[in-house]
Amino acid sequence: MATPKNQSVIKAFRMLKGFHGPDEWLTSCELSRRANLPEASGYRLIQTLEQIGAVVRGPKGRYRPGMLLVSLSHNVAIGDLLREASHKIITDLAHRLDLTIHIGLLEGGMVTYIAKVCTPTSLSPHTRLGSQLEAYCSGLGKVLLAALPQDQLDGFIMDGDLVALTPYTITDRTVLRAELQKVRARGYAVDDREIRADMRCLAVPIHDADGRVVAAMSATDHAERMDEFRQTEVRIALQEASCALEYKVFPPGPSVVPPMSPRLPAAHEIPFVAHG
Amino acid sequence: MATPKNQSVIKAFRMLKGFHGPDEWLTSCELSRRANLPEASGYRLIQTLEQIGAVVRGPKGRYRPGMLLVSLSHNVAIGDLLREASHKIITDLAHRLDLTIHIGLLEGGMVTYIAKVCTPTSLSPHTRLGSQLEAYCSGLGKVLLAALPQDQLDGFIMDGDLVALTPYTITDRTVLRAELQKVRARGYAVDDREIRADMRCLAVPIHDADGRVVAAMSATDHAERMDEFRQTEVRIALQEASCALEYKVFPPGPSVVPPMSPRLPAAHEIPFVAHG
DNA sequence: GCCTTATCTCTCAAATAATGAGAGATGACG
DNA sequence: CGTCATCTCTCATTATTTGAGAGATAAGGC
Repeated sequence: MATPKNQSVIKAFRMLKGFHGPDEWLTSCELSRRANLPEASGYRLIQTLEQIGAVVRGPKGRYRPGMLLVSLSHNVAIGDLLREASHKIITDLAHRLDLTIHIGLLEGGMVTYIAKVCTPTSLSPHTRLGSQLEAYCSGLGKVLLAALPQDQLDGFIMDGDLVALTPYTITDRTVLRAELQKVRARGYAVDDREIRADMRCLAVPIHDADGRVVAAMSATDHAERMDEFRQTEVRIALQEASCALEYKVFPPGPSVVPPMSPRLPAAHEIPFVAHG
Repeated sequence: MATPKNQSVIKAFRMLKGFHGPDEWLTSCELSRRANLPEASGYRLIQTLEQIGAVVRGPKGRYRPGMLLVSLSHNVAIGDLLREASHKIITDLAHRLDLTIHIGLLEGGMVTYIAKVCTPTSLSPHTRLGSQLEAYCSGLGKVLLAALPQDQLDGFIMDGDLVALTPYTITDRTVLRAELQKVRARGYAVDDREIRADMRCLAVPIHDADGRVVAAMSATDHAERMDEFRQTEVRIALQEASCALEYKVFPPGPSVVPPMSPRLPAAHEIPFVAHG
């Protein structure tokens, strides 16, 4: 708050945040409304954004986000940012529950570990940061796969073999699909001795401000310690931690009016049904 | 030019464009210099951008692009934008050379076709927009694979089988790696009857403003018509078209000073070796 | 460990540049 | 063909940005 912030820039990004999907074509007016800006101001801003390629004007004069945003996003070190932002959160979590926490994201159909914390007494699998693992058999992987659109999912899980690492590993694609559907439905994944026979994991997604899954966080423990009661405890703690991380990494900007049609549950939003 | 543009917004994006890679940590001063802005102005802008999460401040007070940019980029319909922007360019090209032009990008390790133009007399493979194809055996696929970082490449080409569609299909991973190396070196790819025995393709990359490959464009013709002379002709035409498309989709913003260290060849830049 | 240099941060007055209302023109849609 | 929404421009007001400067702080060289 010390240094005065450039209001125009903030407003411009409020406009950009007005978009809520690649298929949404918005008029200048609609964007202005969502950004809580006067029509004329929004109009000037969108013109500016168009000139630099941040938005593109299509037929009927409607706007969509432009390729400039893609270019800029390529310079973002997602893994590093998440690791740094999550450090305190997952360290606390690991020690509080006395188990191992991982954060990972999907790269090329495989899970890349970007953060890991284990306690002296916790089960520490031989994972290294930056190493990649097949996605189908870990909690992290299931959460990440479950968030993929159908076509990309096909590309990934139809390709590689589903090798049985333990008797519990899912080796059938149909079963895997059903499992992913379950993950989608309940919002978290379980790895029940599918990688190692003495290990159980729980994993939850990490969403961006629009509710898209950008990464996942998991808790790993000895299988015998992970009884049903503890699973609930761990799952809730994971979800809280994930929420805290989301809040930290995707600061909820000053009021952007949500789109008209009801949408995905946005991150940090307390589920709340308005009566009326 | 009609409507006055918001200068602050343009300057803010000039600052963001100052970043040239995920591993680059920049000081406020350096960014200001690259954006040709006074130190104090850049300072205020970067503070603003930090507040909304567009940049993140790391140790030593240095800045990196933040997750907000990733969120925003998820709302970009890359395929649609490229298809619309390329329509005229590739239609002209297809008719001038009398062959079939495709544009595709990589999704989940496979090539997705996002644009296609064929002439009445050209060879028209049974490709449909939106359909996906294994990447290893097409010109498009080779260009796209060649641009991947090593680790992601491993994930993709180690997985699926390299099925021989014709006697010329590359079925050996070592050979494929060498082929991709060749593609990287010369900047274009050839599919010499590897999908169909009567078909040859040439493909070139489509870069963003930082020189990253975001998509690829290919020309397909009857194998017997694609003699060496014609390949050169087609290749040059493809490269020109790709360049035109890059220029259209990634408008070269008002002067952003390039980083100190020599870097990737930026899009639209004529290859030119400075004598020193 | 000290000196040099670069970067960070704030203040201030000047004036540029953004603001928001209004209203005519244009286009969409039934 | 009429209605409504959106687009686009103008203008006077005023809030905001501007850029230089300078002290405080941190980085880097030796």
